[in-house]
Amino acid sequence: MRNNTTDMIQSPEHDLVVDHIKLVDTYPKVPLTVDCVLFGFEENELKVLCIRSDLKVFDGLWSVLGDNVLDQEELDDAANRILKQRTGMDDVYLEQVHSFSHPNRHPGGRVITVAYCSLINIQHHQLKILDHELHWHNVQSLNQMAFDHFEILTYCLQWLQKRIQEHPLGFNLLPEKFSMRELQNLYEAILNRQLDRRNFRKKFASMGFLIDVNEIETDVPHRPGKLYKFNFDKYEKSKRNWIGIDF
Amino acid sequence: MRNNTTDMIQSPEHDLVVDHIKLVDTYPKVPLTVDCVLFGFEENELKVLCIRSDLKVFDGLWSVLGDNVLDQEELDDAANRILKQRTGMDDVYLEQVHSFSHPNRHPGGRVITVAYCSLINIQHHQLKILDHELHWHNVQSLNQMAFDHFEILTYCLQWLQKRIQEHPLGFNLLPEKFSMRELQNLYEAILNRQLDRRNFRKKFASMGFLIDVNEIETDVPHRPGKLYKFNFDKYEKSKRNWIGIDF
DNA sequence: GCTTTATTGTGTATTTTTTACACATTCGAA
DNA sequence: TTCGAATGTGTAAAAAATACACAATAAAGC
Repeated sequence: MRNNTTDMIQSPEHDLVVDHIKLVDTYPKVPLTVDCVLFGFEENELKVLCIRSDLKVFDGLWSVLGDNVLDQEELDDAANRILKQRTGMDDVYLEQVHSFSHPNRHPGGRVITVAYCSLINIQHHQLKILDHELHWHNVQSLNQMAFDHFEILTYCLQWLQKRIQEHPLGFNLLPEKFSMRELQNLYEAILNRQLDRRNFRKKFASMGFLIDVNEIETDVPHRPGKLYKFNFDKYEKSKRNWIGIDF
Repeated sequence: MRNNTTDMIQSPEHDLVVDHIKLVDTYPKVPLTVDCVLFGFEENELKVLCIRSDLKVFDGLWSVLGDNVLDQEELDDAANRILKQRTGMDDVYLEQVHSFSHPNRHPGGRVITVAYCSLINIQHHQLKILDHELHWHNVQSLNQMAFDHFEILTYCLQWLQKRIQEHPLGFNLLPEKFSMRELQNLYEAILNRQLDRRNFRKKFASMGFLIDVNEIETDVPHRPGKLYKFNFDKYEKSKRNWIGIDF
């Protein structure tokens, strides 16, 4: 980042840049977007919110929700803006995952994108999806998407699989009150494997982050299960300190 | 990302964009840089490669190694280029960590940066650091840096602490042959805590990824320890499958 | 070469965690 | 009332993590 414009002064050891703005003006610029992989959970399936691509070359393909990063806008803010526009939701779990920069990832030329993951309770906002172009798509059944969005989705799914084992993200996908079966179905959907019911329940019971709300499921065609809430406060106060070398 | 230029045609349900290049031309552009947090290990301390800031406002402060992302250049390639320029090394462990976008993170105006982490065996390349501006700085003793680089360093250090417990990254920081004590010193330096020597050795012994090379340390003022190599091949073939809900 | 000093190398008992596995109970539906 | 389907629960075995102490070795100094 050193250069030799006339705006530099001599200091004992270095030529220091004084006109920072002029310096930044010399930097190459690239179009930057944010793509949000919005995960939801419905009918015991992990879903991702997709929108039909509006590019002719991708006719018929789905993409995740994206937009340009605006002038002076933080990446997190851009991601939240997209989320708000599409779902009407604020205060949603959202995290930056990875940036993708292949020169040909966009048919219109160089566009770099920063991928975000968000976890959404579909029930809470489904009324907002009035736009016909939007669709909650089963994650497992997707195999082709516009741009490099399938690659992005795959990356985000792996990220989610790992993350959900270390942090209680999953609760963002569930209603406030949920049964153990729903919780386990969620984990099985995300991890894409069966888990032992007794051990699963024992694990969560021993963590002590579930609050029994003394209610039971309704409208199930069998014996209803008890409902729980997640104790976010207690979790926040007791975040674990990682030590467990293991590879 | 939908718009209404004259280049759109009518399709049964959507207006599809045909001229992608024109579309991308309308995207706002931002200066984008890559910053590389290069970690090294020397004298039982975790080090980070720093360079004196060449900005007057940051006179006397250190920054990590960064540069602009070039036209059509992938982010990974930019990071590797920086690494190569500064250390002369190819084929170094390098991974994208996070993007930082605060509007005022650069005094010259909006610059977004993508942070990378790299792990380097200092011994292998120390001769290349002829530039007086470069310095391997003890990570623990840094507390102020140019730009938001202290924040970036902190983020990368936490990333490394977690990552090194799940993947054998640490071996990139050590010579090809190392003693158990060196390995443990490395982990203690990165995790910034003491580990039990017997349990540490037992742990690594039971993983079966260490090859006894039948040599011992030289030039130590006490009983020399046995030397080992890391069995990267065996590790690659047996990467573990994560399941361990735990938070 | 003998002693001192510092570090290596090793094992076991205890606790905790993980895993595998089966049956009685409850509610809704017919 | 019966049937079907899912809930709720416990224990034994295996594996992993933890705490902890002492003899062996090589270098350095005398």
